Amino acid sequence: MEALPALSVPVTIYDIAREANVGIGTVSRVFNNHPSVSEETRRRVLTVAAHFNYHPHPYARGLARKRTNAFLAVIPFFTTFFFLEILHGVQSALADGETDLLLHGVSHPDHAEPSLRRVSSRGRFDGILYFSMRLPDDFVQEVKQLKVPLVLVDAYHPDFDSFSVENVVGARQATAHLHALGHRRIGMLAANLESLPARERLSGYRQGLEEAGIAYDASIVLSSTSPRLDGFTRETGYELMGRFIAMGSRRPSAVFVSSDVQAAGALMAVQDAGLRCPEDFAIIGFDDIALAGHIGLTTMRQPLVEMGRLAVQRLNERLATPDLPITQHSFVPELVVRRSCGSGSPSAPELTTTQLTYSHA
Amino acid sequence: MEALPALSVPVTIYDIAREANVGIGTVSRVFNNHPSVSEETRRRVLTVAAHFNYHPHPYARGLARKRTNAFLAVIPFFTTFFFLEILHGVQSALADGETDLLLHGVSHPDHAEPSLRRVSSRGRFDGILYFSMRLPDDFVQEVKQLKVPLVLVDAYHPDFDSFSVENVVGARQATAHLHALGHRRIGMLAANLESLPARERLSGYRQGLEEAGIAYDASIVLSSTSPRLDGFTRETGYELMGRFIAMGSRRPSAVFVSSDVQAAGALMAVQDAGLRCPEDFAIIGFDDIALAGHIGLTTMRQPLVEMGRLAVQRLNERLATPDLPITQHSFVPELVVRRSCGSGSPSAPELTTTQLTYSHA
DNA sequence: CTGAAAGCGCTAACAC
DNA sequence: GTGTTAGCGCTTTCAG
Repeated sequence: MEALPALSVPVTIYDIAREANVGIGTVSRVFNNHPSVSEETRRRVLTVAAHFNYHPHPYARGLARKRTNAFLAVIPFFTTFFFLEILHGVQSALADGETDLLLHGVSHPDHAEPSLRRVSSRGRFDGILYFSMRLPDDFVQEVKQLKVPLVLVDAYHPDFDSFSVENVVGARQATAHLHALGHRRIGMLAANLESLPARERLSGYRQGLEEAGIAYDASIVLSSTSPRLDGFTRETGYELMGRFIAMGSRRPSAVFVSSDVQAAGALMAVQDAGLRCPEDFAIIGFDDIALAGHIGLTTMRQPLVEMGRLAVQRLNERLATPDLPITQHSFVPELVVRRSCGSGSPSAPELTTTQLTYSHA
Repeated sequence: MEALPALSVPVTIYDIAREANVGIGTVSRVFNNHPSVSEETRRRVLTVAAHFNYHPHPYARGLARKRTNAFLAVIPFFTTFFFLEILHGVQSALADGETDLLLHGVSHPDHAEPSLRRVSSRGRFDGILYFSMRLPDDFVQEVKQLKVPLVLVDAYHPDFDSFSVENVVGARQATAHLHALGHRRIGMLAANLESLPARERLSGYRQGLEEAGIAYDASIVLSSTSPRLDGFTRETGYELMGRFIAMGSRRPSAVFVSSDVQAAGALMAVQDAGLRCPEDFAIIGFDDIALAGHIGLTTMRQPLVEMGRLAVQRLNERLATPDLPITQHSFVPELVVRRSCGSGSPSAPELTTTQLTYSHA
């Protein structure tokens, strides 16, 4: 074996082959765990490779194999906390170290075109994870034509695998929780009803009321008209909560807020009015993003990390077996009790969320 | 021009060349904006390409050009909020659509080895953005040997470009703000002093006191001993704040908390004790992560988005001119007044942070 | 089991 | 201006 390689010159499969006295084909086989290589040869090649710190060039490999070992994640950046958790799950599922993650943040849910461009450049990734956004029609066309596997998370389309959450059921449960706590005048603070999740959560709320034998009272159901992020913002929460507060004696004693971000705004409004939760208002949110833990918000948990993990897994399965039947998986949210509704739970910053959410076990 | 291509067969540069009656070299030139192509030919090629929905194959291109047009971001996933904002800046700087972002999340500050493996597979990216973590020595070696440009964000190493924040100055200013508000008994809630930023912020606090002519009082300086995330957690904030509260009349009237996350915990402790901010305690944080806006926390803003953006820019510059002198850029944090210190500012959810932070202008 | 050779799709000299 | 021809580094037949 000769001297150490000139460090600046990238070492290729040819260098290894030469030094190990084999053909490049053999080196390749070794690095692809091809069975038909004698144990001795394999060891020799591996030794030389280690000595030269050789690593197969991913692009050359990708070109020859017609496979990139990379996934593209298309994510709406505005949902910050939200997607962060999902991404966590994605990463942990990718932990084999074999697959890379390409991130493409979209600033507005309706502006997915740049991603479309990314998509059309076939050859950059083997599959796509698409989060929380409407699927533009041309995107669908492009993807289908390119035959790139696509898995949806927190979104739905009949032609693709998806993982989402039962908004209706979750909202119903949230309402039921409020009812179980003794509340009879339960209001709802909704997002912009143009958005499907917003409508679904409203619908679940109504079902919850019905099951509780409480009549629907439109005067304590406030919804946002803001087009910005479909009203899923702290500002709408603050503003609408202000209106509840202004109702005086006619105000609800408990409010189901359609998202944690809005609930954060609502909590601020309550505080600013010199009132308190849960004493003056019981408030329950939806999502269980990390923020909820920070502000002690009772909420409905979406298994975000799990969804991210499963999505990756599904992508891998579909890559292995392209004509698997399409699967639509939907999760039932789970109640997470903190202090904003005043159950008997301790109010210290419990670690439940964090542990469950970030566990990589 | 013939019929539409068989959709399942990927169209290559050869197809375009044939259909446009030119050589592949010309097609290549067109797609690389090479000047020496006649306007007419260029137009013809482009038309054919559009018709066939042709896009150069990134991997083939990368192999031939010895350039990937992708950056790797190595990020601590555990500091959740923090990196999210920086990533925003990174994305906006990458918005040209030419460069892709490869994300590698690290779950523990000391576990950067997997990234090391990523790094050693040269050919996957042209440069690295490394966030908020200590740089392992072997990582440094590997990077230097591979000659991959590396830019540090919220971190420091003499051999690489970096963007970070003046912790000392920021902490001094935070303390000064409390003093300006009339407070004389100003405490500090610190993270684990094993960590450098934690020490720097403590040091800035002391300077601030000194400048205000206030004697340092060790009894109102509490620091975390938790090894977890160096004590930068909500839990430590909650716990240490509890100790302040328990001090009764000897407690500080204002507290500088070394991070927003801890401040969130501190605020919860205050609320749980039936006390209020700013009436009973003025609290100022550090970082200005999105959470701070959600809970109305006055804090010192680190220009996170800007840092992400500049880091990318720097990487591009260094790619263009490899032997640029190394630059260490550090930012002075900026005071963001919300309501936790009770200045005269409105307490409604102002949009300042969001606007400044997420602006893509 | 292993070597040789033909691509994978594109870029970049090099001629004309 | 434009066609032609070597590679880029690796995988994968195809012989042997």
